[in-house]
This record gives sequence, C-alpha cells and structure tokens, in this order.
Amino acid sequence: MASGKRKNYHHGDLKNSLVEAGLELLRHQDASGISLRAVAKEIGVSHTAPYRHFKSKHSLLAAISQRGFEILTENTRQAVDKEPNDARQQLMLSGQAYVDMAVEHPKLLHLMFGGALSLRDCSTEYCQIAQNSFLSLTHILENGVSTGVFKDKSSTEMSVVVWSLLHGLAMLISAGQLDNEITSQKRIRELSGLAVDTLLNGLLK
Amino acid sequence: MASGKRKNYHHGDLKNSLVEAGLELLRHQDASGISLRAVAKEIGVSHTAPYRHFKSKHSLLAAISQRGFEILTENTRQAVDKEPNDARQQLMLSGQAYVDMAVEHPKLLHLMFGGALSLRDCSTEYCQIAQNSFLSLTHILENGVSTGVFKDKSSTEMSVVVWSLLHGLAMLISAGQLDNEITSQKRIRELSGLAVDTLLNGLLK
DNA sequence: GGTTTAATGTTGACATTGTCAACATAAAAT
DNA sequence: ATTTTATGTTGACAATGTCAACATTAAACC
Repeated sequence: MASGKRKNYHHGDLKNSLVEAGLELLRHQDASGISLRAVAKEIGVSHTAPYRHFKSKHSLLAAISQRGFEILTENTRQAVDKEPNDARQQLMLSGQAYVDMAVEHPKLLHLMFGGALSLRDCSTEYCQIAQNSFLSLTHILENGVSTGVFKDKSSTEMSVVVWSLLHGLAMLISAGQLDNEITSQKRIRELSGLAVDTLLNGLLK
Repeated sequence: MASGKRKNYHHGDLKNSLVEAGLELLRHQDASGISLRAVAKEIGVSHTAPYRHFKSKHSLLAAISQRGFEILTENTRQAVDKEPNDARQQLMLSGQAYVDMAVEHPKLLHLMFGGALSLRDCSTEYCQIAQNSFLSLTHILENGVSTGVFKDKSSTEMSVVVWSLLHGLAMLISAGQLDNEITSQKRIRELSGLAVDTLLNGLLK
C-alpha cells in the first residue's frame, strides 16, 4: 500500500518481516537506538503485534542476531567454495568475507557479539550457528595440516587464533578504530590479506 | 550515610561518582540494561542531577567508556614495564593485560568498542585515548624491529595486525564465544600466549 | 561579613518505550 | 457451518530520558 497501511488484517509473514526490518534499521543505527514500536510501524502493524511472534524485544534482537550469523556463514561458505583445494587461499577468502561483513553490517556485528545477547543463555540452534565461523576455520585448518601446508598443531587451538585475528580486525574496523589506516575498500582487502599473511609467515626474523 | 541517603545538598564529586557507579553496574549487565535513573539512585541523588554534569545518557556512557580506555592503557603500561628490554615478552604481556580486561570487564569492553559510541563522533581527548592500545603496540613493534627481533616491516601495519589478534581474542572471550575452549584462568593465559606465539612464528610449515 | 553570582541539586511534567490484558478478526480445523 | 487457533488491535500502565522552573549552597566579589 502506498501509505504503508496494510489492507488485510493478517500480515501473513510478520515474524520474518520484523527480522528483516530490524536488519535494515541496524544499517543506520545501533541496537540501543531501535525500538519495537518503530519496527512495527515500519511494517505497518500495531505496536504490540510483534508480541505474537516474539516474547520480548530481546527475543527479536536475538532473532536478528541469528540472521546475522546465517549471513556470515553463507558469505564465508561462498567465498571458501571458490578455492576448494587451497587451504591458504581459503583462509584469505574467509578473512575477506569476514571483514566485508564488518564493513557492510557494523552495528549488526556489534549486536551479534556481546552486549545483551549471550552464548551463555541461548537456544541450541542459536548457539550452534553462532559457532559456525569457528567450525569453518577449524575445517580449513584441518585441510591445511593434512595437505602439509600448515604446521601440525591443534586445529582447534589454531582456529581460535585465526578467528581471533579475523574477528578482531572486523570489530576494530566496524568500531571505526582503524579509520586512520583505512582509506578505501581496496585498503581493507589489503589489510585483511596482510593480517592472514602475517599470521602464516610470522613476525620473527 | 548508612541508607545511602545523602545529608548534604551538594554531593561534591557527582561527576566522577556517576562514572564509577556506571562502571560498577557494567560488571553485572550490558549498557542497554543501565538507566540513568538507576545510576542516580545508586549514588543517592535525584533522577535529573546527572544532567548537571552530562548532556545526556549518551554522554555519561562516553565518559564511562573513556574511563575504560584509561584502565586498559594503565594495565597495559604496567604489564609492559615489567620487561623494558624484551619486545617479544612485551607483546606477550600486552596480550595478557588485554585479555584480562576482557575477562574482568566484558560489558565495558563491548561498550568501548562499537555500538552507540563511535570514534567518528568523539572529543579530541576521547579519540586520542581510544587509540592508546594501537600506539603502545606500535612502540613495542618499533623496538622489536630496531633490536632485530622482528622482521623489518611497517610497524603501523604490524600494529594493526597484532591489535586485531589481541582485540579479537578479548572480544570473543567476553562474548562467551570461547567458553567451550576456556576452562580456567590459566587456560586463558595459555591461549593468549599461544596466540602471540603463533603470530610470531607463523602457521606455515 | 554581606551580597551577588554561579554551580549544582530537586521537583514536576511530558513524550516515548516495553509490555500486558482484553478484545477483534480471520485462517485453519473439524 | 461451527469451533478452535493464530494473529492482529486497542488501551493502559510502569519505567525511562529529558526538559523547565525552582531551591540550595559554594564561590567570588566588595
């Protein structure tokens, strides 16, 4: 409808619409600046319609966060699939996908990791998908070790290290901490590649 | 006063007390769960007294965040001072100080990096102190290069890489993402050391 | 020491927000 | 066609952020 006012009483797919509207609002502002009433109004339903699909505002934010993990997982999978046999390149591409997420969805990333949402209090499904980056990296590292590209170390521990590097870069970028260092999209890719390259080759002489 | 009710009309140091009270509340809950009225009540002043010292709730949160950067800076400085001549050890100790911050102040760290607070809109002083970790690491790396311990690469770029690694580890820990991997305080120190060690020596065979 | 000024705290009010209960509508099941 | 269930609306209430006007007192000044 032109004015955004719905003709029918039943929306039909309100739950998903609320999540997508929330994602859209997070493009422009932090989670703390988002109100349930604003999201409902954006879609053209009453201020308490969301309570038919979500127990609370917190629940809606958790659903938006889960959507974020789905996007991150899919972006990373597509990137990695470009190089099915090269573990080193897969790490590079994973890094780029991760950092791209930070550039495109900074506020969403901030919601996903920490704050009111916690892995210490989540559904089985949410907890699982929130760890996909870790699992994906573990898989790449296992491939790298078994093909002789990487040192034979605990893949789990190395995943933690690789994930830390990529996640840290993503978080610093999205928080604006590297704005002095970053002048273009190309530069971001350079830094991402440099980070992975430095981890592979080491800092010591 | 025993009941927390102040006898005198003038508090005397309300501005700092608000920041400290906010820090304390952040030990137990996310910034989104903190209200100005609750902070004021904690100190025993009226609900609008804070507006005599802070333009808005956002301003108080920014002051709390700045306090957090001060704590991080001081903790890191004290850790690094233990090894004035060993750049490699200084990196290790910086890592530990950074990660300790994540364990002790997870919600504060989340407030400091991203969300409603941004380096794209901050006072000169805040912007400056928010970059202290970066400057500290750059200094350590410059020392390491000049003493021949580290490869002769751009210290600025290497600082970004090291900071990403430490920051990522800290953020993942504080978000509960590494709870499966971390079983004790000792384990956290191990992971922190492992992360720095892996960055120094590299992953490639 | 008294007066004036400025800093700072309080009171009351208002708009917005999250959430609830009761009611309304219609889709689905029987 | 009727009943049940899902889902949306209306109205209300408590909590919150913020503002203006007023109150208290500390500091500055003479």
